[in-house]
Amino acid sequence: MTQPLMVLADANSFFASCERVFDPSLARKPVVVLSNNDGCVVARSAEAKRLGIKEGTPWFSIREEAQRTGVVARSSNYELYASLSARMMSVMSRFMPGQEIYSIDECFLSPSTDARQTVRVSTAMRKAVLEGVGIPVSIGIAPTKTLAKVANHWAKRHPASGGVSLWTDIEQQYGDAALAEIPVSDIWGVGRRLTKKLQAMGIVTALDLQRQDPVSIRHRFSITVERTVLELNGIPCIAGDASANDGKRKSEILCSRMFSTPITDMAHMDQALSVYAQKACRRLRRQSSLCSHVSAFCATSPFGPENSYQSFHGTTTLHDPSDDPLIIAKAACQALHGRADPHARYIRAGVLLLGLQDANDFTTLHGFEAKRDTHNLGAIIDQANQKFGSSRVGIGYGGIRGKGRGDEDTGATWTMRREMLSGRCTTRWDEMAVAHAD
DNA sequence: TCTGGGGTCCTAGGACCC
DNA sequence: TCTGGGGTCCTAGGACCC
Repeated sequence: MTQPLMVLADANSFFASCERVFDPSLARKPVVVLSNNDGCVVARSAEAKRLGIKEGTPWFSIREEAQRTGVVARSSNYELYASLSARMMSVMSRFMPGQEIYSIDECFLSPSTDARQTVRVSTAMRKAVLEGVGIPVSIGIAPTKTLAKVANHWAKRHPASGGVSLWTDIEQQYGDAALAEIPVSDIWGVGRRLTKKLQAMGIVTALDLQRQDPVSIRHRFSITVERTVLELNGIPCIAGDASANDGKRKSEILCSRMFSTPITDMAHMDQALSVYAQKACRRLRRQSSLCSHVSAFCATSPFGPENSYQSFHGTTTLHDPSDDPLIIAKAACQALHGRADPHARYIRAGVLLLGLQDANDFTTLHGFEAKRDTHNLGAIIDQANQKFGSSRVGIGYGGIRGKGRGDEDTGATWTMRREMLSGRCTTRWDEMAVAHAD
């Protein structure tokens, strides 16, 4: 019996590739996609990477230079990306069993075939996604998830691989040199902090990390890093995430945003918190959960003068678990009252729902039932927004819609900026792509 | 002038119980 | 007034991911 394999399929420059699907004029051009508020670069096409544009770069700091060199920028269009992601995942799920959707643009699959056959199926799968959805993906195949990640990066960096890499082939061909050329910071699970600590110990490459003693690594760091070491040695120990939340249900729900212009008084802060609470609450109901704690936080800019950064957070415990937008919005505002400095210049805030439990399983003594959304207010708001367009109806400021096209646009000055938004071609009739035949 | 958003897992430490 | 050890549960905070 051969060792079971993991397959990792990951789209190339996913957001930028999505922008190209319905706008062929972007082909071969450097394309960048910006975060909310058109803040910083979150995705780059290969051409943009070649120009040296780094992920996370603030857009304002490179805008002039970028425009001079022909870079095309787009605001992030999550509705389009989510729709293309669903198509891509659906196509791939037909090729191999055990799909585990890890993020919007990547999934793990658990093939039951041997290595050669898995390579063949992966190649066919890649072709089907490219032709059927228009998105290029790269595929890494290895005995563990961490090595599948490594193989996937390999496929992306080496065009000769045809977009599909098998770890054992790489190992046979290059031996230790393959891991020796990968900086430890590129390994899945090794972030900025950990990189620093590892480097201080002389662990600089993936090969250095692979050769560590797992037990002493656990003592010095944590069980998470120990798993990474084992996985680099071909021992699978990162399980699927299906167990805890039956695949779909979140264990906490966060809605937070940066403001396009700062908020400097608590009345506006309450508006924002109420809007975010309602968004979070909609997701809570969609997964039919109740929450028992509502947290809220707000913060000033971390880029201001030295020592000027301020952040505040608080939590309200609900008397009874609830999914009622009135109760939750009120609790969110209450969580910050008396805690936040009312005169600071806030640039972001958020609402976090905690203590989530299944609404259908919730039972208690008579007289102590959950404070459900008894007037069905949440459901009615959801329906109205579905029928007439989002942000048409809501509690307090959440129902006031401005002139902009964005769903987020409530007309308030603090809502986000998306000035370079492409069409939502796959989800809105009035924004469909138009083809011309000359 | 202008720097994202949504999530998970792990650990340490405190509260509480017997 | 003194006072042990072991367990569980919860929370806050850190670190990571894309």
